[in-house]
Amino acid sequence: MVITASSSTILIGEEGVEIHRPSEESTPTHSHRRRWSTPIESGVESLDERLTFRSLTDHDGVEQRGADDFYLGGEISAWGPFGPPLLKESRPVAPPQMPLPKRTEAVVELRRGRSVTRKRDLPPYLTTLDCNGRPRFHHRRVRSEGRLEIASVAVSIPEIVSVRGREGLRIGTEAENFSLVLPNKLMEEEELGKAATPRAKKDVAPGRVVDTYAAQCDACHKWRVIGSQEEYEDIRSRVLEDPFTCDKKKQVSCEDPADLDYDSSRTWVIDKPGIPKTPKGFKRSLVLRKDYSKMDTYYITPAGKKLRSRNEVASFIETNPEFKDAPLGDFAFTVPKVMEDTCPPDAKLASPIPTTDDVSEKSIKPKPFKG
DNA sequence: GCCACCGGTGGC
DNA sequence: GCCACCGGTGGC
Repeated sequence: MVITASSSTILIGEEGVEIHRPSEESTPTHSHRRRWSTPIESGVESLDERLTFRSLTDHDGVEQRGADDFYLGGEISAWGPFGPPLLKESRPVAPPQMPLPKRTEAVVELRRGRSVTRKRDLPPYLTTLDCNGRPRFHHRRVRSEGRLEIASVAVSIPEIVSVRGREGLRIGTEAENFSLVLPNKLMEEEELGKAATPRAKKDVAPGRVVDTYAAQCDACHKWRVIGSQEEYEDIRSRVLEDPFTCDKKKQVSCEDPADLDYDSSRTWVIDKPGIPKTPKGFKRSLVLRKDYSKMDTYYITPAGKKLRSRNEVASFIETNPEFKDAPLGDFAFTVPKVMEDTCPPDAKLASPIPTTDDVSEKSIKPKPFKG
């Protein structure tokens, strides 16, 4: 589970080759096991050597990053919630204030003066989604001096916890068809421009709350990001009788690339199907323990009080009769299963099973005894 | 003093 | 063995 891995980058080079630059100093955890998904999932060949990176500004010139800052993982677009401008402009928007990285400059220079003509249609629109379901980068359908341009989006990597239904079934099987993701505290704060606000004592540590909700399509098994916890809970509560499919998302079909892949770039937790929707006025909160051993479920009352068990809920309702309409049965403290194979290698699980990667990538040191 | 977090356990 | 539940406590 990663909170932020702000310095990891992916750069699309001259030949459309993906260059990974894993951070040395990234915050906890997945760094060496993170498997980045390529931002160009199917169109890389068709983009071929005309693919060039450009660094672009957002509309307000607020956030600017060089091409080297481009990386995936799902936070907010440098263009704000609606992504970069597309198709409307004949040339990239304002030049970047930050100097382009040397490598990119060289690429741009190389292209200049080369006359390239090609009648072929522009490649299909490329994008991947952040955990809000918004595009993380865009392929601009702009040809400039023979180049097609990719608008890069710098994002940080919030912790993403996914939840799916159908307990006990494995990814890729017919019935294992649903997982979910939500924006985490950190992201919400940044979106609201309050990142500098110190976290209130009561707040759960960012990065250990559910960040992204996703559901797996019953037909094609691709994972679809679900935009809100409420929507997720709605799907989850009915998934047994009404399986989730891609077409339940607006303007999405099984033909579209998956929003998310099940891999260790995020910590996944698997929810049980059929858990009732959270009663109105309450919020259901899942918190991952630091050692990744399990999650804890809380219901948060409208006044912000945390309820830790059904008994606490019962006594709360008893002393607050205005909530007597909330059925006790709709409070479920069932916790999702933490998928160990998606936990960071250094997570202190009760019985860690080192993977081959772990062994090959770092030497094994004897564990110091505690206390 | 409060509360986020964790550990332990009883019941299934 | 799992998990719902809750007591304890360390840090703020």
